Amino acid sequence: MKNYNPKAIEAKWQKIWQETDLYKTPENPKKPFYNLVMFPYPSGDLHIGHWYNFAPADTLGRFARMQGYDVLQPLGYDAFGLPAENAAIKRGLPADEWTEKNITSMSEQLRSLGGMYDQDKMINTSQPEYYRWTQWLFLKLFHEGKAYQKEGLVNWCPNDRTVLANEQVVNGCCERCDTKVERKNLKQWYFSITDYADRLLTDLDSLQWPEKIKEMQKNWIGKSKGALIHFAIDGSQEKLDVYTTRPDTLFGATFMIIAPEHPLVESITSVEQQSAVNDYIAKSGAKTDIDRMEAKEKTGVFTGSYAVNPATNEQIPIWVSDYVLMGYGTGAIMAVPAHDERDFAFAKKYGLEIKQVIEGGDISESAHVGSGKLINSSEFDNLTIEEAKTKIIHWLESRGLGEAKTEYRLRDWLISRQRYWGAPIPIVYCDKCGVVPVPEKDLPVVLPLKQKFGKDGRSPLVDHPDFVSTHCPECGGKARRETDTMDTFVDSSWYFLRYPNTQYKEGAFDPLAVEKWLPVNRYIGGAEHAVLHLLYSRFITKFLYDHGHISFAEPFTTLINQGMILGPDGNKMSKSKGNVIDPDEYVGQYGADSVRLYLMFMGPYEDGGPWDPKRFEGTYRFMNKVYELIMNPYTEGEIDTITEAELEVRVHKLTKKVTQDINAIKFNTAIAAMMEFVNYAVTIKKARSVSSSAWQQTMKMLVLVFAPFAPYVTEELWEQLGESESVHLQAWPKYSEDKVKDDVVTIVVQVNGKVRSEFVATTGSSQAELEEMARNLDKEKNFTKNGEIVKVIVVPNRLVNFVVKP
RNA sequence: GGGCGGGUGGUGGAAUUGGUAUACACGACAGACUUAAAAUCUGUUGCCUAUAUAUGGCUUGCGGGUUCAAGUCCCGCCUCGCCCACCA
Repeated sequence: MKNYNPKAIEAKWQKIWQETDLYKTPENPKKPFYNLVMFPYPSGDLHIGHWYNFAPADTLGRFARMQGYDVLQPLGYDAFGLPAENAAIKRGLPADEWTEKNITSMSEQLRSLGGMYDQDKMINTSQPEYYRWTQWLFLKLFHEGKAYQKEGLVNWCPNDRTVLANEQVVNGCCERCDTKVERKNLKQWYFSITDYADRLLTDLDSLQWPEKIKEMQKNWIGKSKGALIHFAIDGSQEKLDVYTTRPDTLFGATFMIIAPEHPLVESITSVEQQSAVNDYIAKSGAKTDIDRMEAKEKTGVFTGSYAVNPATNEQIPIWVSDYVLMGYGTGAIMAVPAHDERDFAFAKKYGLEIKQVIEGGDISESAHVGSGKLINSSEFDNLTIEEAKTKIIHWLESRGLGEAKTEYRLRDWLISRQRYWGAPIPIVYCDKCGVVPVPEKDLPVVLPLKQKFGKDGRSPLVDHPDFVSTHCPECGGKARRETDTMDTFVDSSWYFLRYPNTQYKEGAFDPLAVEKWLPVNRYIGGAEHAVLHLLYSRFITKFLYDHGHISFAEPFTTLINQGMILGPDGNKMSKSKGNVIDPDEYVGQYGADSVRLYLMFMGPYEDGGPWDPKRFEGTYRFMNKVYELIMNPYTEGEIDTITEAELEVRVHKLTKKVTQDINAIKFNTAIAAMMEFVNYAVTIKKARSVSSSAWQQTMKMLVLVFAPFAPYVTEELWEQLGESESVHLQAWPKYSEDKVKDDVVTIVVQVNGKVRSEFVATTGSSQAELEEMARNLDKEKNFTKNGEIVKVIVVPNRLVNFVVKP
């Protein structure tokens, strides 16, 4: 009697795998398959969430390999970044040491998972060999005019002491530390992602991504069609431009609102209103974005100036209010209180005119935002909203008063960070030559290591004279280095291009290897990157495509989002809640195979869910069952050919089911089918009713379909079945459709849709035959005694339904 | 406020896309083994009524509809989760 000892088995095979270099990526793939997981941030521990990402992904990779694909399945580290820097400050360690230490321990843990991740294909974004190419990417963007410096309002996190991209501000708070983000006027570096807005939107259609993620990207890009309208300002040469999606309501525009940060505020404010306006601007300037949003009532102040509505030629007052955002459109709006809820509330509060121009609703109560025909709009009366939009835009265009305009909510990507632990921006400032890019041949601009941090957390680069002072690459004179580093999302926006050849020295990526492997066939990771990493990577890929570096415009063909593993209490795991599951503990006691199996069995992969130690034991029990089924000898008794045939049919059905379910990313039902089969096999083994050779063949097939799920134990079982070559080098078993087909089917007999009985018939029996059989059964059992059969519905291979009327 | 998903036994979840609802697993109960417990094994397990394996009834959040037939389609409502949000 052999007992399952995962510890011994896993150690044994890990050693063999390493010695035989089992998971080396083929250099010249014939059928390439790039199976990628989002690389982790080296925070210190591989937690169960990482396992939920890497283990099922590995099952998919192994499955592809057994199906004859050459699989590229690498794993590296997104090593630069704010959390590492903060952790280093807290511990008084240099950030590089802290990061190195974490990578070492995480790589060690990763080995235990039993993944076929190729350890030679390592990426660490904080190494100069990597970030010199991140800097190269910056220069490419710079030279194409897609990386630029601009002064403007930015999000500033006072706790982390850095600016943040729009994508990194969540509900007005810093994504990392949850501090309320302030608005500051600063000069920063941007990437022109907005130039790609339209393509980022339309190309989504070609991707096999979860609809949810596509929808989130669509919303984030936020395309809207409308018009730019130029309003004259009474007594001024300046024009006030507004963007509106409702040009049809132009006749109802009874006042204007400009954002407090609008450049025209100063010049159009009248002398009498000067102090009120200044007060208002000072107050709203002190507010964070979240304060502004939380304000229940809209506030504002009159500038004392008037604009002219080009449709009515009426003078309409210009107000300042912070419900108009400088960051969208032109930072100014035409207010149509009759047909916009916000404008309506503002008009009511300040007693401004409300003029209805779309029929319907009751504008004494609330704004009418629904449909209707135009009224009070002179020649445009009686048009529908859609007709009026087109005609009014045309009318404006013909008079030079405005034009059709498409707006996007997407902003350019702010990439500079006032932090130390990142790739330095390769720029120097020269008094004579101005902003000068570092020449490519001088890359990398090396980040000095072993830095101690000051008390206030200020970037040590600023106070590092050897780093800051340099020579101008153009005139050779004294110059100063840029001390900001790049957002870590720049590092991760191209890493997938380097994996095919991580040793490549001539460029950021090996073009030949990239052509072989890319785009990524399947990308697996969490949904939290929907509008961050996934959007940035698409943008950078398009940029590189446009400039001839790569031949594809989308990096990830298929995307799979795994759900989130919660603590046993159903809450998000956190140290403070004490509900964190440590995979090492479970691996140590039950083995990696059981942990992998449980993660895939607990529910649909996209859903995640709470870790349940009890249920986990159930999958461990199953591991034991399989182990004993095969490791302990089978002795044949009296052979029953019908059972033998049945066993063969069952294992072919199992193969079909597992094949289909893996392809559909339904691990849980694939495992359930294996459990069902094993339960059945246990009874056969007890009955001893099949020949030893039939048993042996069946068990081999079982081990093969189980191999991608539990890589260690299946090696052991495969060996036991007399095989010497690794199970992971075997071809995926083929099932025969002939064998999967049933000879007989159970036909259900219904009366008025309710199940009354069932009988067995040959597969493919005709409707007439089935009806006949059902009628005979009815004669015997008399289901229809309470009425008259008015109709009989026969669904072949399924059911017979008697429609009976009393 | 807008968008996208969900709601099935005591629990996690199945259900070939309109055709036997509750697969598989957990838990619970009963039994075997044991001095005892754990582990293991066997059996029972949607709910209700009941003396019930044999044509009892009910059941997929609630209410209505379409259909021979609805967890699945349509209409209305309740509810939970996620994402976005003063975007003009």
